[in-house]
Amino acid sequence: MMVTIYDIAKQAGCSAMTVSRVINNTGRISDETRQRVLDIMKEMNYVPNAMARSLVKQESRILSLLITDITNPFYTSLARGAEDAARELGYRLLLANSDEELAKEKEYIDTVLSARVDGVLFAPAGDASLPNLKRLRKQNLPFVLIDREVPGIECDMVLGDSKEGAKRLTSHLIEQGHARIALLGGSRGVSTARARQAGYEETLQLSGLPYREEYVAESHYRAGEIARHVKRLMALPEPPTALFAANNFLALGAIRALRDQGLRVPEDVAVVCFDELEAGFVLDPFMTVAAQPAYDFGVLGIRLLVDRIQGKAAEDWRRVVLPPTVHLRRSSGGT
Amino acid sequence: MMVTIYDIAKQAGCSAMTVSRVINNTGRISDETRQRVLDIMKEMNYVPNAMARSLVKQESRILSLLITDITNPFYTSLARGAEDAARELGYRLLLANSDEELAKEKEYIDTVLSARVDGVLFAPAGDASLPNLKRLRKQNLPFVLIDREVPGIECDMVLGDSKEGAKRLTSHLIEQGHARIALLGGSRGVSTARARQAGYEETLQLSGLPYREEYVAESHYRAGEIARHVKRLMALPEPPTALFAANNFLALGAIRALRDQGLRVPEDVAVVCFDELEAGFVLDPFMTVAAQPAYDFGVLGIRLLVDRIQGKAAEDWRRVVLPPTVHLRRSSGGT
DNA sequence: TATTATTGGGTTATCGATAACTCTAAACTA
DNA sequence: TAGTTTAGAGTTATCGATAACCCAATAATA
Repeated sequence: MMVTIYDIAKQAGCSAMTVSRVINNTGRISDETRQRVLDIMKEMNYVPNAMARSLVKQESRILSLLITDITNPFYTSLARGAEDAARELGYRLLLANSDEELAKEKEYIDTVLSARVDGVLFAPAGDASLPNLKRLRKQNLPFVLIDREVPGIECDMVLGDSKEGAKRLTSHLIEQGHARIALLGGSRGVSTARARQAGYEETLQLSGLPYREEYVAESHYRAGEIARHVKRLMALPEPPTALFAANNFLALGAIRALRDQGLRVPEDVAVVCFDELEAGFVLDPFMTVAAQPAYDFGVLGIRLLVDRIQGKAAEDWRRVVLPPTVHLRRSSGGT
Repeated sequence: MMVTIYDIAKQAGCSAMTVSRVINNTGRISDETRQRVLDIMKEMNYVPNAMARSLVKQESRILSLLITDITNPFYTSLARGAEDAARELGYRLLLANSDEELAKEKEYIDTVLSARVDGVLFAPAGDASLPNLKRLRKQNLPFVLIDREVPGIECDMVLGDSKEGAKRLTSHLIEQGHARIALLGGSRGVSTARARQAGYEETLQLSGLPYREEYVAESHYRAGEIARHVKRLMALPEPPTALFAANNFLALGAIRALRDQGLRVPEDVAVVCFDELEAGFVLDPFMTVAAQPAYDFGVLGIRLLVDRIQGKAAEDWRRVVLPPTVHLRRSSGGT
């Protein structure tokens, strides 16, 4: 249907190979022939067929970005960074959302393998993503993990310093005078959730505060579940006066649940969390957060990936850790 | 490098064509042969090469989503809808941000033509995108416009009812007692900006309010420019008491500028705008907006596109118009 | 002048799949 | 029993490009 190099060649009175050479600027071509071919290409609106080229070159110049949900502001910014970096490096970007479902993740792994993308920037659902990663590894497809690491697989990664961020948030609450601090944690099957919990525990200990089992909840992301956990926490004989939510979604759910119970934030309960609640500029951010440089996660992730693809990376796996920035705001009485 | 049907064929002692038939469930294959081939495919971790298939089938099963900026909450949700719909229909999605720059848009058009995507879901920068659209049309590549239409091109589109939304927002301000309402409009080279201005003007007229030239500003998205416009408006002998911003970004910039001048919203100036300021759930939305069903924009856009690609669409161009929902909130004293 | 390089290409095979056609043996039919 | 179907494959060409090798004419060199 579309114009091919053979059509161009016929018009120009040369071989397809000559056209290919003009396109790629390889081999020896006389200026005269080159110009003739270029003119005809323009005239006929020739557009090279990247798939045909990919087939013989064994590279597609397509990368895949597999995240859990583009509407999570962290991933929104990350995706933007990834796209910008990919474009700059001459790659296109295939987007997919896994919703933290392993089945979707697996399905998508099949898709990218089939599409012969050159690499995958991958935010895994959690430790259970291991088989999916092994699948990529077995097929020799380069990938870079972002945000979460997965025990059992060695690879390049771009992570945040979850433990450090958790320490700072917890310290902040303690400095605000809180002694009864609850943790609304994410699934223990996710590396960041574990690190955040570790930071929380360690900070309590260093501050001489008791670690209380009953102050720790492990919640999935369903709103109902969050509300149940919050309810239980606030019904304790000594209810917490502050809540550390392990991520933005949990924090939103928690504040909703608190309000539903007639509790005010921060007057009755202070709340802090990981990750911003919004992607772009926002008017009056309410939540005290440990914000991560999401855009940079995307940019660096793509760069690591492309380095690896192009064989420019050192043999050893690289592990980039980006520090979070704590923003003190109203939700913790921080301002 | 990766396993091909020829490798499978050799192992199974049959021809490549037989393997292809098993994969596609076409032709006649004995159960015995089929099972043998399937077993070997699994054993050897065979993954079909979608590019090779695309080359001969003349379809890639890839769609392209070209938006202005994924971090704009409207496009964040739209992208999610598009991806969900694409997946459901068996397509992959290539993502790109144009930043409303025609050059980036053009560059990306070249990319998708070269990638031989099956279609493009396209949020154009504005009327000036016409040549880019004509390029797609000339190459016979199906596309669907989203959010904005472009005079001079006929095609499928999914639009919001900008005029109606503008009317409702303006009416709301009038009902709140405002008589001096300014419009901070977008570029007149964008269809939605024109429609919103039309709705604004019409509503003023119907309400017997004068249309004042000096109350209308046309601003691009640079923060400095927004601030300058706001400054001018508020320095008028009779400054406006309410401001209708044509989109979320303008509204943000306007509120910033107002605050920098020591003006409070909504006490000194009420502000309303088109589109939500955030993509997902948010705690206490402040802005009175005409919200558009962004997710549905994406889903419907992809469906129109795929219908068109698969020849299931009626010959006539379809134009889907989705109504906005007005949310009355604090920024206009609406609640 | 004879020989070697270089220029400016062309030819053929290949990437990994599918379309379209062919072919053979067994089954079925008249 | 001879002819016709049909099941179950195989063969070859093709999609649109590039890699690798080849080749004639001209230019440079001994």
